[in-house]
Amino acid sequence: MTRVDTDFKDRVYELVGQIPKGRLMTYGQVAALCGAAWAAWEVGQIAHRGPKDLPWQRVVNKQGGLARSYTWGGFEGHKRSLETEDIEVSKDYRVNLDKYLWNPHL
DNA sequence: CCGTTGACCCTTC
DNA sequence: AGAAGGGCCAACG
Repeated sequence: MTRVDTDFKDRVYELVGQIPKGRLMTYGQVAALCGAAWAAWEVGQIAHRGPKDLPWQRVVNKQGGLARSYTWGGFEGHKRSLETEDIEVSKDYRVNLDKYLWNPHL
């Protein structure tokens, strides 16, 4: 039902690849920008399947927290990746979305 | 507050 | 080669 075009998948790759260093985006935001706000979770699934060439570490949940199970190292691996991007990660594995949240329109 | 549902694609048996 | 299950979230009741 209302299955999205394969473009959605391709758009996610493009969008994530366009996220600049030091910036973060939420799954719901990425999905919405790709034209599938109902697929916020799918973005995560795509991340799991998608090419690890993309900076999925710059994509976090709406709580500003890291992914539940970072495929390439879990929370710790995700946290390290973010810190490598000059992104400050709290000890609770959370980031300041208000400070790092990025929008492609900018 | 907590639990369930949802439009998917890929991996493994 | 065919079929079934799993899996980086978010919103609603």
